[in-house]
Amino acid sequence: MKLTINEIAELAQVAKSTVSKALNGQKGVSEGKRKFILKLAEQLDYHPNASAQALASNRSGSVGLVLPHQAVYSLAGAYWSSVITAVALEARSHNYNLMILSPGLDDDMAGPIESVLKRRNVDGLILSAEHLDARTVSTLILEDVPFVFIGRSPSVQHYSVDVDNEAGARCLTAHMASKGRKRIACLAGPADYLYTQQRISGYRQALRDAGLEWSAIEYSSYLSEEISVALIRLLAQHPNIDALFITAGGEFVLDAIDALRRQKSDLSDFGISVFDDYRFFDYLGIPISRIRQPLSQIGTTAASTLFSLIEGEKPERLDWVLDTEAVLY
Amino acid sequence: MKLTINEIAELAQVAKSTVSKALNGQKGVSEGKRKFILKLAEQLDYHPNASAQALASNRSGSVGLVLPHQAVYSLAGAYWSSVITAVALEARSHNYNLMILSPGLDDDMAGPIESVLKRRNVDGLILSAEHLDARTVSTLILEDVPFVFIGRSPSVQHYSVDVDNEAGARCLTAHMASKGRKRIACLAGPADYLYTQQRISGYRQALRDAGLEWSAIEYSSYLSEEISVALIRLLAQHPNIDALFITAGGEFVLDAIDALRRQKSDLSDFGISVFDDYRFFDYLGIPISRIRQPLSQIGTTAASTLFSLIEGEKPERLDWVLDTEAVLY
DNA sequence: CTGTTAGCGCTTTCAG
DNA sequence: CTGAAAGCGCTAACAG
Repeated sequence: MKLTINEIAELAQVAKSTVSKALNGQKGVSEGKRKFILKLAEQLDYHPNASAQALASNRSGSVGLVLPHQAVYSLAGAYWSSVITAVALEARSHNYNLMILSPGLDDDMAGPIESVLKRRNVDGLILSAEHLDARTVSTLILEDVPFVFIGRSPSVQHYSVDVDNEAGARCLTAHMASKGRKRIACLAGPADYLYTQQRISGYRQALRDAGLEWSAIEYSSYLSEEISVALIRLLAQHPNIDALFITAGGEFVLDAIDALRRQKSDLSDFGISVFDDYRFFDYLGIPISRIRQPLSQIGTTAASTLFSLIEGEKPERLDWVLDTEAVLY
Repeated sequence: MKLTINEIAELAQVAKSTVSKALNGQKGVSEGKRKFILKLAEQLDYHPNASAQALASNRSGSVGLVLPHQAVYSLAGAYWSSVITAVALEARSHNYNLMILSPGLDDDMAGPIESVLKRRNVDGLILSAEHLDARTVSTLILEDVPFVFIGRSPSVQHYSVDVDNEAGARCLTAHMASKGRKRIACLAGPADYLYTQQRISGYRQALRDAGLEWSAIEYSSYLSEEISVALIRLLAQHPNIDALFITAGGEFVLDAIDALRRQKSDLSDFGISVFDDYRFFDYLGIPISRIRQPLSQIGTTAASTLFSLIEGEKPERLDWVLDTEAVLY
């Protein structure tokens, strides 16, 4: 019932190796035969068996995208589904499939990644730089697995796609300063994430550029309660803050806004800016300036870098730093 | 460098067929040998080559999840990333991998699906019932491909996982009625989607049960402009509406809220309920009753039904109708 | 340019 | 219970 390369070869009256070459666009086939074979395959709707191809050529034909545990949260989910879609699209245009690797309840990806690699299920990986332990990364590098980071790893120099965190933060902060805000505080995510540091750096730069000396930074994990506590502390220590820059997106910003509203009854003359963009910001009744990340572009770029790596070409760049878009109020 | 079953067999001093049996838990191996082989494989960190297994056994070891084009939108993305995560988790617990099939810019999935099937890249599919053309579905059925719908197809009777649309809509509407609302209108999504019909049916039932005769339904596609127009029309024709039930989630609800706010300056005494739940609803300053869908459960159930199908067992149920959770104000 | 010949690593009869 | 042998469908030398 299922068509194999043998049937095609027989019908075309050639050897199957010829069919293989014709189909794979390799040289060593006369133009006439190639066209004939291609047409025949098309007519018969022949698609080579992926497993057989994979086994014989030692390439699986698919790439893996490693999701962070976070992706279950709706806001983070919005981020990742955009990336997934973009990667899938790019993958298909390279004739690859996309495999999703998602951490289990234990949040440990090392096992699944190793397994999928050892079993030769994927030819390469895209993974988020923050959510990975160093040991796994060094294994990947040692074993010479093609992979690309989304975000940058603080410890490892490797192919990566990131947004310009510093510039974005600088832009938001500068904007608040230009609006006459004098006491612009910063609510920051975990201090050990590189992007947190970069965004804080941008914040500081902008303050300096604006000639503002005052600054205040409060760090918090991504746990709701801690965010609340951090903000309360910030406002208690500095009651006369007139603007706030929130470094992180996702659910973090909801918790922050939540706490902010509880602490300050009147936000009408208070500047808020966030390093992330969601449409519902427009519905909150308070102006929120924000940075929008080019999600699809992140996925596309990461994928195409990965395919360069897989196909043995030298990727265009090592570290992509994509521009963000500011929406200012 | 790479370990194969031959090495294991050699080291264990048995035939590779014995190793295969031991590893796959098949009978025909003495307990002693099995344990020994298992231990050896474990120690050597041997993982069978997936492609070889797939080729020999004619099972790819992965399943496909077909995303709708919608998934790029952030709110829909939130939905799908939860489902993806759940499916991936369930898949891994069955030793399957998850492949993502996402439509290209042309929004046509027929080609990719057919290709992945013909190439034997996947052993089964999960797909959303609404976003698929009838021809593709009938092909799947004819070719006897194991697949499960998320949502229900109006035309095809097949394995599916859905939420109880009618009950959810009924619950929301009844709640508004119980709050003394007398003129509860309904803003509905596309009329040809089954879930739209079911939710409207629930809406009508609740009105009837509450002894309310008045009703008004306005349909709209998911295009921003149309939603706005539909709502304007609704309010123009029925200025004294005192509550609104919105049948659809995703970006639809944002557009609807948007238009609603523009049309009605005072929403303080206006009931709103939505068949979908997002945390930011809490931040809008207006109470919104809503139905929360069990996203993870949808994914898990769809996946486990699919695995029953693939593994030749009879799935527990044909149509799963999962309960939703109401959040009422 | 074309066809023949070996495998890729695993599963699966089928004898022993 | 065990092992030898025959493929699964394709790619990749290597002759011709």
